[in-house]
Amino acid sequence: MKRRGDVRNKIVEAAMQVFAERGFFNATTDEVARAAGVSKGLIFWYFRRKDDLIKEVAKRSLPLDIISECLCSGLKGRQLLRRIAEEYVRKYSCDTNRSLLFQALSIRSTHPTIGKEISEVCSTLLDRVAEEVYGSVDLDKRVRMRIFFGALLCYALSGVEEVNRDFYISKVIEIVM
Amino acid sequence: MKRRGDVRNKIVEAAMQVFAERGFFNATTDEVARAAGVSKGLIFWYFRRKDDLIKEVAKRSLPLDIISECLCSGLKGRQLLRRIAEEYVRKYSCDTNRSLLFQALSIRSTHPTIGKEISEVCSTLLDRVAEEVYGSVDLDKRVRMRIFFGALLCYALSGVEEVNRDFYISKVIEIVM
Amino acid sequence: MKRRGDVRNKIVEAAMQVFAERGFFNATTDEVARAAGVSKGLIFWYFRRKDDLIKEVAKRSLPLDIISECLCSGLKGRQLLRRIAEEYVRKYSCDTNRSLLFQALSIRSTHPTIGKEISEVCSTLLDRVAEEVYGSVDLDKRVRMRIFFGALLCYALSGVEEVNRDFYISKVIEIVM
Amino acid sequence: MKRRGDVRNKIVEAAMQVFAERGFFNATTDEVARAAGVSKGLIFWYFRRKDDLIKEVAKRSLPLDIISECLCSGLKGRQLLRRIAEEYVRKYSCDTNRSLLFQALSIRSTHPTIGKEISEVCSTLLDRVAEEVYGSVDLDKRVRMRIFFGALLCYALSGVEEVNRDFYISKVIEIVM
DNA sequence: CATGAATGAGCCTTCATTCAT
DNA sequence: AATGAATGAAGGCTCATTCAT
Repeated sequence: MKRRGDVRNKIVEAAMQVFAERGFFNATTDEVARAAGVSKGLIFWYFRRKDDLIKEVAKRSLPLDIISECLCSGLKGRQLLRRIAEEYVRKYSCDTNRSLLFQALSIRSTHPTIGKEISEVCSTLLDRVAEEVYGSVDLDKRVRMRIFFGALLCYALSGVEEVNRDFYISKVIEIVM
Repeated sequence: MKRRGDVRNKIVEAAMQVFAERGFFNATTDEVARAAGVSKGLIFWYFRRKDDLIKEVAKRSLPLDIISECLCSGLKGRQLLRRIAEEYVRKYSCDTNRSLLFQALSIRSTHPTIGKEISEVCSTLLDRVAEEVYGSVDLDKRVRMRIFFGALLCYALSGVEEVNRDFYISKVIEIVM
Repeated sequence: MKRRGDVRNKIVEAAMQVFAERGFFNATTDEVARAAGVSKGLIFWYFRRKDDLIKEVAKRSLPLDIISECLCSGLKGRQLLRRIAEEYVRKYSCDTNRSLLFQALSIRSTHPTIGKEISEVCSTLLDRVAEEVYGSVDLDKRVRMRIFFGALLCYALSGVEEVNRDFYISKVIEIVM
Repeated sequence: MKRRGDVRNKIVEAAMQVFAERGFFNATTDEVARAAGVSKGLIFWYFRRKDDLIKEVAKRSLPLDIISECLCSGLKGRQLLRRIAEEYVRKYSCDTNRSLLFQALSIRSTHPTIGKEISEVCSTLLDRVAEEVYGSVDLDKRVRMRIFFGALLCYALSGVEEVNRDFYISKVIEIVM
């Protein structure tokens, strides 16, 4: 007995795969439909326009989910940073998610509608992380937060070699604390 | 008296503007032609396919040029980092270049041909910077380099408010030295 | 209740009309679409490229169909030749088919893929006709077959005036028997 | 010292080669220019439009030249036919001319302007040949002439194997005399 | 829900033709 | 005569989107 949302989810996951390999705009709904094993028409039943599908994929591609989860864990300071870094590195250890992350970041400027939402959620989350990590938010803390996430982003950029992982994470945390 | 290459350059610059606003793939050659003040056909005289134009724009959008220049300046250590950071922030202080930077990063995975070249130049340059800054290259230095460029990247990501600039740069340099 | 293939067929028939008047390569898909009363996109749903449509039209334009049919009739010798000649002349009594016949013959050399298939079917059929007409195949018979079909071809070349038809056919048959 | 007309001729010959391989309409003036070793602009100096070049090539591709020459030879009857047949077979023993012949025949219907001229010259010549061969022209003679040229055309259609050549020619002449 | 034929707007690309040099 | 940069009009083809079944 299929649950409602199963098909929708199958489409999104297929889209992530296809979009990662072909790009949000080069990929066609045909390709997504084929990858998901459904008809092209069905995609438009769940997502009124292709942009809606892109938006959904873009959201899942950002680290917002893991940051939210980590914030709910009740961890503070150094422990919170470590948890976030580990989850972050895990999420972007696969090519698919790495590709999608940078695509999601790059449509911010060309697709304001999609970009606006993303930017807002991001800055809100960052401040909440700073609050939990340092106990307060000021200019210096914000800079440190940027350095922290910048380091993670750069890590995602070049691919992740397992050997360095723990060393890298520790170093980054040490530096921004 | 028009020099050879002038027209080609005019096209690339127009393309950068248009691509930044509309995205590599949403932007049309019509728009580029109009912005460059040339006929659409002429674009294909200089660039056999749109992808070739994208490739050219993508290369110019990365910080490779400024890193190369800074490496030629003869500066070492902290001074070199500061120079790179300042030039980097200057280059990406305009929306156009910020938009293009992330688009360039994101096509690496979907356009392997373009991506391969970029990746290689990048890793070579990073090691050369590390060499000039620290006098040697090892795991620890590489990690510091990544943190440095990650921080700059993150800075480019969110836009650059003038007030923070010097503070941010100093902080980052202090941290990775 | 539309049968499957009806639309495809409508497109091919419209294409034959348009191609005959304007030429395979001068004719546009727009013109074919308009003549068929369908959208341009639909043509590419049934024929992935214009060349595929041309290939289909080229095949129908040759006398292969009528030769096959006549071979199935069970007729032999002089009767078979007469039947073929009559059907041939009937098929190419309209300008459309005459134009298409020579276009089909002329793309053999410029479109090898299309040409190869055609050539093979042709030589096979000719030998089968010789077999049925003369009871055996040798050099002399093959030459006679060529003369027979050459005469028909030349007839198609200059247009067919009704008055001469029977006389011409009789003469040709008499000569090659 | 180049004679006037040398360049023009070089262009036409290059065009024949290119058109034979790629088709009158698929071939571009660029390709012709490259094959002729001249600039594209120069082609339009000698031929105001591409169609003019096509027309010139089409004319040279027909057997009009050899028929005219043979008519001037003073030969009569069987000897004239043999001479025409031999020259015909010689001319169309190369793929280039065979390809061009059928292309020239096929544009008659789609390019009336070009086709009209060709048709007229053809029918005039045929009657003159009949006159020289049979001494008079009537329905029967015209039919025989058609059979004769139809046989040659069919010969050009399938390529020419040297072995059969003389046999074929003799047979055809015997039949139509 | 699900399918896939059908649509049509629009894009990349080609190419004949012109023209300044 | 000769060149090749420049133009602009199409044309082939794609693809998001709709809709009848």
